[in-house]
Amino acid sequence: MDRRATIKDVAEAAGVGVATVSRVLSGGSASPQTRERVLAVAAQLDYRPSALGRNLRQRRTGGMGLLVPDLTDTFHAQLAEGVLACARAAGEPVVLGSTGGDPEQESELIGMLLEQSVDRLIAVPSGDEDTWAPAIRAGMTVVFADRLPARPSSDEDDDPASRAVNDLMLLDGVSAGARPRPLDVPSVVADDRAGIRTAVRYLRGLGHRRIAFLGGPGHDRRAAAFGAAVGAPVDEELVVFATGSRDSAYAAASGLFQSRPDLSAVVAGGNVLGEAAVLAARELDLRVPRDVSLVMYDDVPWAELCSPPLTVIAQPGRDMGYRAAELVLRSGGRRPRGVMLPTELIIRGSCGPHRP
Amino acid sequence: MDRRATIKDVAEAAGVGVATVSRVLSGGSASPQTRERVLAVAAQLDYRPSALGRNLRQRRTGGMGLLVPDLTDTFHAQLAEGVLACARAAGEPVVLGSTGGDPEQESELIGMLLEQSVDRLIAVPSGDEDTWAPAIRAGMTVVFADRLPARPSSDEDDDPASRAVNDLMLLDGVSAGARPRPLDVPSVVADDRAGIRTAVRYLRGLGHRRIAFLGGPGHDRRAAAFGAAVGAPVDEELVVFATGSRDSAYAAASGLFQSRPDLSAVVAGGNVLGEAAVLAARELDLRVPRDVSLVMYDDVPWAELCSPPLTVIAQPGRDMGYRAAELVLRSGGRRPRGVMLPTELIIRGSCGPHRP
DNA sequence: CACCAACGTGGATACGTTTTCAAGCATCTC
DNA sequence: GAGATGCTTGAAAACGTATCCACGTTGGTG
Repeated sequence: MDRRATIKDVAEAAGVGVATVSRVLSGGSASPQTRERVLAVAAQLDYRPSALGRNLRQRRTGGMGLLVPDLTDTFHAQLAEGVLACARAAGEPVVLGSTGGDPEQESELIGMLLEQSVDRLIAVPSGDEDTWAPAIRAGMTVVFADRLPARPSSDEDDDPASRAVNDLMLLDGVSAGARPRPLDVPSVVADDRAGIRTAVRYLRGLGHRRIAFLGGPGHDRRAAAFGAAVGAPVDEELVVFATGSRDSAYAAASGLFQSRPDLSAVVAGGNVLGEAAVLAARELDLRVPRDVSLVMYDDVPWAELCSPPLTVIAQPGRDMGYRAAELVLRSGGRRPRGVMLPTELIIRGSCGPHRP
Repeated sequence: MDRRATIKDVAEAAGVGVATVSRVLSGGSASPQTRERVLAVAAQLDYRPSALGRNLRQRRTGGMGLLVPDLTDTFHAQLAEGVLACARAAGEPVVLGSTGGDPEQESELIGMLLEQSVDRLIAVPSGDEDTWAPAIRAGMTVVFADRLPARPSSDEDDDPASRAVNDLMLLDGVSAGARPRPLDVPSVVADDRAGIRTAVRYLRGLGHRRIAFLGGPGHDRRAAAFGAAVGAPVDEELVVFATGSRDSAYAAASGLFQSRPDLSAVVAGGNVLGEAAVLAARELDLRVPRDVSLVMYDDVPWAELCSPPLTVIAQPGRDMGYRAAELVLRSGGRRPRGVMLPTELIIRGSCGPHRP
């Protein structure tokens, strides 16, 4: 097992300098005959440039980082597939981290990526802006996907409700009062406002009045959109949040059903929440859609397998990942402000008319 | 935005040589007071050693590669989460690639990892042994998870059936005749033989006689185990293979149901296949389990959401990933031959008694 | 007192690449 | 014909780290 050929070996074998070999392989200028000879020798030696040398020289690692809360969340898996597809097309590596929805782990993973000199990062953020400031300061090119980091928590507004208001203002492009947005990071997100609004209107049209929102970490925008869609007097009890885990999602769903037997419809902010809602409803002998209607964010393959098949707000997870990867790779020019992808309400069988 | 501090900066600020700093940070020997001062200065400068420099020097990238066919296959997502958890605990990066079940893409990704000098790799292989020989030859520490690569195709045996026989012999630890196994790679796999056998016996106990196996790429071992479990005269029509895509899985399932209306039970070799089987059965107005019983490999969260909830052969995906990562990291000593994890038949509602 | 072992330390080198710089050479222009 | 211009080329200098080696100091033993 002899070591791999280096650029030096190629240079010697071809009778040229290393600089010439580098130029030829990087697409620089060289005379046709030199180019041909170098190429031939390189192929014959099965030479592959070492990313290590190159990276050290240019003081940056190629490729990109990808930070996701949880891969077993099918939507995140779809998003990751999109990123991987784009990276594969570009021949670039992707270093992946799973944060478990925990800002602290997220922070550690950012540190790890910094150490690796990975300077391009796609993230479905879990922490708030304070978590992300270090990465930005370190000169990373960051693109957020699916969500934006929450505003940093401060004394006055640390409950989901007021965060939701903040996010809603953000949603409108309105500067959030005295605190201007410190992070200027492009993002690829779905049109949560339209998605939620369409779903709520659909449920309204079926006669539902008491509609609940079941959210997870990072669903503040959706919660805000929900509040806006149902109208001014939001029943705070009808907006509940779980933490990242499946257990927590189940507990939140079950708690919601039990504490508010009067609700007749639920909007789940993500597929893990939707899964929990189905499970909790079944456990409590609530029939879907007879007793409670359900619409779930994310169209995942198994939504169709449920019975009844789940009515969902579909967002293009794969595209989202692909676009984010494109954005982070072509960050040469000025970066676009952000991309918003459309959502689509796919009506299956989990919503029925309200029965008083 | 000034550049990050280097070891040189630390050395100067601490009034010592770079070698000393390196030693202190790598746990080498140094006098207590020197160590303390260096540590203090390093912390004060917020110094983080650059992985680039270290990697180049040691001619290898830390961390590990992970190659998986498809992340939207929930089982692979679970496995990936296991790998990531172990890597996170070790503070090592993971570079991920998704092969789409295509040996060619797999080969390209291996090349990419080689270029990155990633010398540790966990793979759910799609290609055969010929695909993997280059990686081994290049000195990579490879650990296969969930499956083993198929034998290289040759003139005599390129159909699934005879491959299955080969794999069965492998399963038994019997050398496959004249062709000894060329790859000596540790692996972490589930006890497919026991898992399948338990499932088949269970179905048999319910009265089923015509049982089909629906497999995907890489399920040769399971197909072989299935053949062994149902007994000598295997009805070849009852063992069908799909390629990696969901469409192909659906087509295979639908074709199976249509061509063999006499079958009364199906064993799906993976969760994507199981998903396809449920969909195809529904489309053909076959009721589960009344008309056809179904047991699916992989316990995934949504198996419980189906109606009826799916009876599954559970294999510990997360553990599998975690163990594989441990194996590939602690490859210092002699590597163990491989790990086999237990499976468990989880009986839910998708299997019923045979109705003639 | 002299010698040796052990230890802490810093200078120097190598890892494989890209990029700068200047030199060599041919062609073109006045 | 002399100077200017363009192109190709190779030597050399980084990039940030780990490690070899030699040097000095200390403590102990002969």
